[in-house]
Amino acid sequence: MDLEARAHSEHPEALRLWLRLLTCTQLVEKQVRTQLRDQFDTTLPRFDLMAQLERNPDGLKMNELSRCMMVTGGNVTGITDQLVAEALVERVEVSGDRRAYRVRLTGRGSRVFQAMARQHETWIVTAFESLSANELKSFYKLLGKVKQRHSQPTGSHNLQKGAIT
Amino acid sequence: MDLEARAHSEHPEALRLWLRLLTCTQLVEKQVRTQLRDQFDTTLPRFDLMAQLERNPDGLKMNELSRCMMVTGGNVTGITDQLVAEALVERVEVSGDRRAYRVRLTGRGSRVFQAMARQHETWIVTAFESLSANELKSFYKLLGKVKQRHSQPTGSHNLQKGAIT
DNA sequence: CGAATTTACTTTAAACCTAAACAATCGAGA
DNA sequence: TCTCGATTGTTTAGGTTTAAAGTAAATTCG
Repeated sequence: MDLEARAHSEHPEALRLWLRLLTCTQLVEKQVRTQLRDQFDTTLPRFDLMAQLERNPDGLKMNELSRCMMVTGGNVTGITDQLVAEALVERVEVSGDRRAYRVRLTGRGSRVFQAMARQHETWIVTAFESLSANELKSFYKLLGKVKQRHSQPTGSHNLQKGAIT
Repeated sequence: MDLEARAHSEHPEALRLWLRLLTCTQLVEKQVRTQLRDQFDTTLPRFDLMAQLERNPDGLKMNELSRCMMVTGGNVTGITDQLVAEALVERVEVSGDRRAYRVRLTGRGSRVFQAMARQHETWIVTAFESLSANELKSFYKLLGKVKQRHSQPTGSHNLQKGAIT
């Protein structure tokens, strides 16, 4: 219940913010995982992969999926294997490159995803229902600033491994 | 790079907020994991456990750790075993209850943690440096509302497994 | 063409995490 | 005291994730 115990220093504002951010994310995420498991017998990574494909009807290559989902390639391989076995997605050959293929939703996968996405939305709306429309908006903007900082290596910082150079 | 692709519906504000929240958390978390590994050859769960103990010099029982860290008991057992093997924490008998014990930092553990925590703080401050002091504050408050909603099962929702009743 | 490099994806080993079953102890009540 | 249920922590089996090594195909360049 109190992940926020990790704070300890003399510059505590950012740290406290971070720990609370982590707590909130974990609370919501746990809820979503539980519901996905109980109601649809699936997992968040599987749901996430299908969500990416739903947005890209022509399919995505493995490395694109890996980048979108912010997980390693090996991980995507495993998740995709499962979804293929369940006939929710399919691998389509890319003409002209025998190494690569596209992954896309099957008809069944698309239908299954729609049903899950509908529920998913209500869980999320519920999780944030204590915020007003205005609060949602400024929250979103604040996160935008944080996110932007990470995509734009500013000054001497952000020597992250995955940085796009 | 775009986890936010999961949005899709007609009530998109909360959903978009959630996906951006998730993206930001993952970006910062990944950075912290990488730095902990590269600079201190350790992991976030290990750091997290030590942080809890640093806040509680008398130590914590396993179930208390489990609750603080929001992970299962079996998991805490494994992480504690590792830290004990590295002489960073120790198990202390609880007088009057032969089932339980307290886990606390060793002297070495405390010193090692201090060094890591100092660095950790700079990583976090850097991650949020694009926000002003006021923005930090309102961000923190907004998260407070979200967090509160989860600790207080409102109405018919929040039938989460771990709920405190 | 042919070697070296790069790109796309998979496999592997190790750490992490969970749920469920298990073992030991405690505590309350007959 | 003795039994039963609750509490405390561990073990086990299974799944997830990562980093690093491995495989195979494409590309670059002499």
